Amino acid sequence: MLKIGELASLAGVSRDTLRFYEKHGLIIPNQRTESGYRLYSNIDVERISFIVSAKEVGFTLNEIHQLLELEVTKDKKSCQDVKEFVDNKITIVNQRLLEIEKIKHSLQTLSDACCGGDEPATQCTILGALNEQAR
Amino acid sequence: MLKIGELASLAGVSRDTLRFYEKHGLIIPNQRTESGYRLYSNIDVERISFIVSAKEVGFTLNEIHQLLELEVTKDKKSCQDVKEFVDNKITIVNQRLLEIEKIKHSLQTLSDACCGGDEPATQCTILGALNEQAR
DNA sequence: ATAAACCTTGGAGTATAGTCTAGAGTCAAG
DNA sequence: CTTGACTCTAGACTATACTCCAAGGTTTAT
Repeated sequence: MLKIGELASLAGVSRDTLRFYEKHGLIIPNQRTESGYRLYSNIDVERISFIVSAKEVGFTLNEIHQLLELEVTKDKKSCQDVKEFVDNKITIVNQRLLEIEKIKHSLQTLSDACCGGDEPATQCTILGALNEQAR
Repeated sequence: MLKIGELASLAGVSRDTLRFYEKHGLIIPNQRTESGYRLYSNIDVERISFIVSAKEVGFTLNEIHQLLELEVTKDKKSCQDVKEFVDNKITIVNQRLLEIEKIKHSLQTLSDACCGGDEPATQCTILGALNEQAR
């Protein structure tokens, strides 16, 4: 069991952020000490690390909340709902993957190609690099 | 040459957003009509589309601004600076790629595996699916 | 046993990225 | 030649996601 400061430094977020996430339902307070101190478990560590990752790739806290609440019980209705929601997110994620790959390549082009090489000057900006690979 | 409304609907952003980006130096006003209407060129279309993409994968407008301002002239100093900055961004982008792949796989697991299959119930949440692939 | 370091709540403040409104001018179609 | 759709500026407002502060209680190290 971890206290808030311990979880915070473990997860690389601030104590305030953890309390903020709790207030918004992203982490569920498990337990408190007699004096009211929050106590966190390994599950919370996982949740926070998921939240941080998902946020970094562009999901809002609201979307993350929905993702965390998903739970497929094996009856068909819940399955249908979850599948629809999740497949939607997969589409978004795939688009983001393509975009991030494109940006990565153009960054790479920018980093590699323009240092004393004889590439045309058009390649030596991010937009130039982006266009280069579009060809 | 496009008027603001035309560029806006082409790029899928609002007119206000375009003016906002201009105010913050992300797009440079090229030209105005005599009556003061903004006129945009193809270069602006590219810039906006870059901004939108970069934003979607988690860059802030500030970072995007810096990326757009990068321009390697072939002297060594500018090269050094740009390379450092860009390589930094590439590291970040690579981390994001890994994270987004991980999330994608767990979404896929969630979508595929839990609909009437005989997987354990632990796999039927996003965290369960994430852990599954960690093994 | 007392100071430093931690925790609590509630509420105010901040940064980012828009979004909306008002009041006025411009342009194209009927 | 006026109506409707568009544009302009400046400034107020909003949502999201924190971040900080005050005033107080708790724990731990010396």
